[in-house]
Amino acid sequence: MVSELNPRSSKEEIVEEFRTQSILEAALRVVARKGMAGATMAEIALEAGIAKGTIYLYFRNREDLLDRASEFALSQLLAELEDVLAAKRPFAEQIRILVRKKFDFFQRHLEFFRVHMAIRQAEGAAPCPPEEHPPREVYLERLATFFAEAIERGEIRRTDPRRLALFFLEGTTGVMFRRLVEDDGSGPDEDADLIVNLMLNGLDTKRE
Amino acid sequence: MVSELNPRSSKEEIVEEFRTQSILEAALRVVARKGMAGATMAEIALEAGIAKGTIYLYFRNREDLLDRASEFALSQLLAELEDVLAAKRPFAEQIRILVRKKFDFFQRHLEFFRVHMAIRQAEGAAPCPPEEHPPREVYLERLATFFAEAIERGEIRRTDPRRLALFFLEGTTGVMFRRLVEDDGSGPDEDADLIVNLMLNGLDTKRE
Amino acid sequence: MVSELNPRSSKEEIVEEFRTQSILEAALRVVARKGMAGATMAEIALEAGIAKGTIYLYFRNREDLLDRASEFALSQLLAELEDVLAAKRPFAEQIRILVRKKFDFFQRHLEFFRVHMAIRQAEGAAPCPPEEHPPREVYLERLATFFAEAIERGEIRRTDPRRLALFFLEGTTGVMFRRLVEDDGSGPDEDADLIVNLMLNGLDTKRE
Amino acid sequence: MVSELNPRSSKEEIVEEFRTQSILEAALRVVARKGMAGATMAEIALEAGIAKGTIYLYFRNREDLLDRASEFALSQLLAELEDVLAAKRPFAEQIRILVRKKFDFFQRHLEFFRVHMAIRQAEGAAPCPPEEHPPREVYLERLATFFAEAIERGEIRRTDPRRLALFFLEGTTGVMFRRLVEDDGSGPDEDADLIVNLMLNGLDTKRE
DNA sequence: TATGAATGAGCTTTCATTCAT
DNA sequence: TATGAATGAAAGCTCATTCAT
Repeated sequence: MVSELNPRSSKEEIVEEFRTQSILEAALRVVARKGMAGATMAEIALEAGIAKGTIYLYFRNREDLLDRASEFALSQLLAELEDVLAAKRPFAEQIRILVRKKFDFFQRHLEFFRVHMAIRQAEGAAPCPPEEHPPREVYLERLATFFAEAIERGEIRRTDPRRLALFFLEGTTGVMFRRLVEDDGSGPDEDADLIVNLMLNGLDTKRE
Repeated sequence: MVSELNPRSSKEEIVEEFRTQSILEAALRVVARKGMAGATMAEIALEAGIAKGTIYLYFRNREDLLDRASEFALSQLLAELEDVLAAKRPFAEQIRILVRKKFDFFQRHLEFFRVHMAIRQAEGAAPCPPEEHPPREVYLERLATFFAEAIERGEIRRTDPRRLALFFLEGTTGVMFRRLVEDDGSGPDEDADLIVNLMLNGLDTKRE
Repeated sequence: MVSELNPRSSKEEIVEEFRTQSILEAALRVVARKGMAGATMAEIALEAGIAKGTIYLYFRNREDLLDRASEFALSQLLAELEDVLAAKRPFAEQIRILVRKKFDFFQRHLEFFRVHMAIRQAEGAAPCPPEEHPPREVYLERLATFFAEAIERGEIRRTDPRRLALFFLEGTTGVMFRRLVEDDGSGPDEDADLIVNLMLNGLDTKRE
Repeated sequence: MVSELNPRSSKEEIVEEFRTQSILEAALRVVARKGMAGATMAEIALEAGIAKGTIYLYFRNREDLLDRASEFALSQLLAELEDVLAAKRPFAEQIRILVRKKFDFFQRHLEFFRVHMAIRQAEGAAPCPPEEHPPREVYLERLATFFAEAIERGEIRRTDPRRLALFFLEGTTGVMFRRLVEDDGSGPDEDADLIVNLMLNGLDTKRE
């Protein structure tokens, strides 16, 4: 068997992968607590239950770690949403599931949500070219494609899909933020319904 | 006149007010350049043309200064939008002007925009009760009232005005962010139109 | 009086000059004790009786401090020797005084001597272009000029003055090193005499 | 055969000797590249093609390794010069060969030369008793004996042979340093001639 | 015997804050 | 009231050394 041919390196790879993952997850939890700027290497190490120096065996430096942590967080979200985005269902149905899944995901992974927000902030703060933080771009691009396809199928009105994706992304995140911080009686489904209704039908009473 | 009754303290108050303002403005410029975390007291003092120690005569500490700076930034925005929000015009017209004014405001005050985003991040990062950052709440509440009034007047569908305000606020900011970072050929009016159309009519083709 | 016209800045300059000097001297003492590589900012600060951070008000970073410290040490030595080097006396007399003065200087400033050696080591260790450490070059060049002039005056044999200067410099330092580390009964004058005799007459018995 | 009597321990000794040697040589190469202070255990291990931990099976710690590395470097040089030093030839001839061989040796082993210089620095920096670094002492003592014998044979003037050895050693090294760092057109033979001429005849024109 | 992942003390540097002037 | 030199806690990062395998 292949794994038998080189069992040691394979085992090491698994251990390395595991360590890398657990450091990334620790980093995400710390970023969620303290924000991107407030996440110190010492606290991440503490959170991961390892020594400070150990982090540097798996990541070049702080920037590398945080970059890969946000990349990881968004890729997890995207992976969870990909099924919905790829499905062949009516747009109205798809977007409803999409919003609910996103709500659900962030409710399960509050730290990912906070990192999500921290990333946008990091992009906005420094006047750096946007292509330096690709994971968010990837996520956005995927959303844009989703809208573009719906436009092509004639399910929704012809609009710039990228700006639409951005508006949808940010708006959704904003509403979710409130739900997570101050949970009133209403469930997240009401939030999802509001967004979906707005997206589909707008606010105009004449069109109801 | 009142000011004549206690001229000395009044004069001092004016001077104090002036200093406070100029430090706040300097802080905003620095936050815009370096981000919330990167704004050092030294640079803010330099930007304000005063000594580092002087800041502490007007603000308790760094946190106090930055809190009040973001408060100031949002109150400026709100003041600029208040005319539109208070006007008695059709909702469709009002919201169109609102979006355009906001775009215009942030284009004139890039630093305010960055601070705007930094505030949300700060809120999201720290698990602090939301009432500790009132200015954003005030802004949000004002938007909610705006939507609530439109609902009352029967101009738009009955919806939770606060969640609507949040979705609108975050979505608008997100689109604006892109426009500021990567200016493609299309003007900000296209952005405004997209948002207004979406808000009013939704995406559904059957309703066009 | 001039000093009256701008007394404050003048006073500040003096204070700054004093601080800079005392940090440089502290650095030299630490380098003497621990070597160039072993001199930590913490220990230099302790030696200077100030806080770590204070050093950075006067020096850009560790490299800057150590560079200027060695520059300072060598310039002090060169200043002390300049009188002798510039004097119009017979070469034999000049070089005798030169050697004795150098011995005397290093006996009074053991730390300078150690720094002297640390500099050469630093140059030798890294494969860096030699023009990056100018102070030692300046010192060497001055010695070379001294020899060149003696050659021009016909007082000594025609020889490459730079290599001669180097041989003299290193040889002298080497002998001095021993005298400082292990003081046998003989005085430094015997050392000086040995060197001077060697330089002038060589070892050949036939020429005695 | 002797080795047959206790073959296992003998074999082990040979292996141990081999490992020790190769680590020492690796250390020398690294010291040559990075200087004494910049030589890390990790890089030495890499250079030796072994694991970091393995070094500690053959050397107590970093200090031990570096001490024995410089000892090794100097013993190599001494071994190469021993033939010349022991030969029964006229002093003038011997010293000329000596200088040339030393130049040649260091040109072939730049790393040894750098270590050579690093050793002196290490001695000068720490206020440690000189008997703790014996190899340099041995080398120096051998040179002193060489000069003492020449004195005894009446070939050179009666002088303190140890100080003479020191002056010669350091002076030679200094000139060599320049040759290695900045190679001008002239060959190393000119350097050797300068030194030999100086040693034998001095600089005085009257004696030419 | 050999390994190299893990450690943590210790390094340089930054910066919010204080306080004598 | 205004200053800015001084402080020192805390950051990111390195590396000699250990030890389970």
